[in-house]
Amino acid sequence: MAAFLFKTEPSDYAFADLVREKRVVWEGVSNNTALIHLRGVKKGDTVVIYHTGAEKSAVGLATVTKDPYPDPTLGDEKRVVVDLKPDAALAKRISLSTFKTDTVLRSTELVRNSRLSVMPLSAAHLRRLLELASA
DNA sequence: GCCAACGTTGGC
DNA sequence: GCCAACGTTGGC
Repeated sequence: MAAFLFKTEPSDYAFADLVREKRVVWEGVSNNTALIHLRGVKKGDTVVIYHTGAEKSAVGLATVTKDPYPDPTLGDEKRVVVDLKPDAALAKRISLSTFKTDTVLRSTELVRNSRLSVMPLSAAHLRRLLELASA
């Protein structure tokens, strides 16, 4: 089972909205690199939700409930979406500055390419993130 | 509010 | 197919 990090601007859609609504169609990804990553997502994978803007922190966990499929509202086979359900909020949020300084997390795409909205996390990345989030 | 980094578009 | 101009994202 793989892990990914999805970014969202909390004033548009926050992790709390996902918790309240119990499920979401993760739509609106148009960047080609992000779409390539999104097509690699599978049902059952773990997703770390990251808030951009004022928060700049990983805030919660979600699980993929449906494999990627084309956005039914767009009619474009390349513009895929996935369905998510919320898991727990992180006990401790992981700030971008922590990502940048942590010896494990500094190799995430989040640090390397600040504009990428969907990116894979290695097993080591996820393990380290969960370790920091529960500490 | 600014700007760096990256993508996209369109003229050639 | 190249690249200049423009647009967007997101951190600062």
